Amino acid sequence: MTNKLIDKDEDILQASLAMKAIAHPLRLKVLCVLSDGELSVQEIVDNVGTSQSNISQHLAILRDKGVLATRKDANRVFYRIGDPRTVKLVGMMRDVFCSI
Amino acid sequence: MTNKLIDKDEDILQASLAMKAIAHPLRLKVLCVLSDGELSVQEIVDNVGTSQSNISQHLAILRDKGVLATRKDANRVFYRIGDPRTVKLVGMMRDVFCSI
DNA sequence: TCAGAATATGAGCGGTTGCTAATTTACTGC
DNA sequence: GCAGTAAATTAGCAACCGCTCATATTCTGA
Repeated sequence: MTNKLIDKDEDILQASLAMKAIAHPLRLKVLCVLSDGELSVQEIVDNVGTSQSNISQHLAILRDKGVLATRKDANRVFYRIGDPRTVKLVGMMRDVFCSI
Repeated sequence: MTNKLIDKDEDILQASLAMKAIAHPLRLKVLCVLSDGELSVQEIVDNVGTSQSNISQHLAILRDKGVLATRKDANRVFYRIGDPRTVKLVGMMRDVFCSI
């Protein structure tokens, strides 16, 4: 009568892939600055603090994995957190790992 | 009056490092099989299903990061989850990402 | 249609990760 | 001590990551 936290290998893989996507300082910071609401790429660059190219590549990773969703307005692209589970998870990360 | 999920860069780095440690299918599975209680290396190998060497290396990663603790008995080494926050986090992963 | 702004993409590279295979260390019982 | 078991370590290598720099794409306003 084992009672493992996660039983199915498939679920374990799914969970580890999801964690991997956000287990990077810049990507996690992107999620944090987006927790207020959507921002344009340039605003994310300003908030997070690295090159536009670098941010764009990290955004692509998060977008391709379904973590972020986008909206286009004129010649800007706005990103937002697209998966409510991610918001929940980052919140839990804060509760578990952050001082306050 | 921004209200980011995590504010301090230091906390973001800390959280991303913690996630990175467990964001690997084999390491996450190790944590899952250890959620019942401690197991010897050989028992972990049998449960997780890869080579002894491979498991040993993953155990070293988790041990060095303080996720796992060890106890020696005769010529065996028993591993257990050493950080209660990790149990909590894996439980949350299950709630967020697993079907049941 | 043209200059310019915003974003995305691609090449290239140094560093890291994850595995296997072989060896080494540590401990046991006889 | 010696044979045997359990675990850790090492080397080596293919694959992947994360960054920078340069370029391409997409859209805008005049």
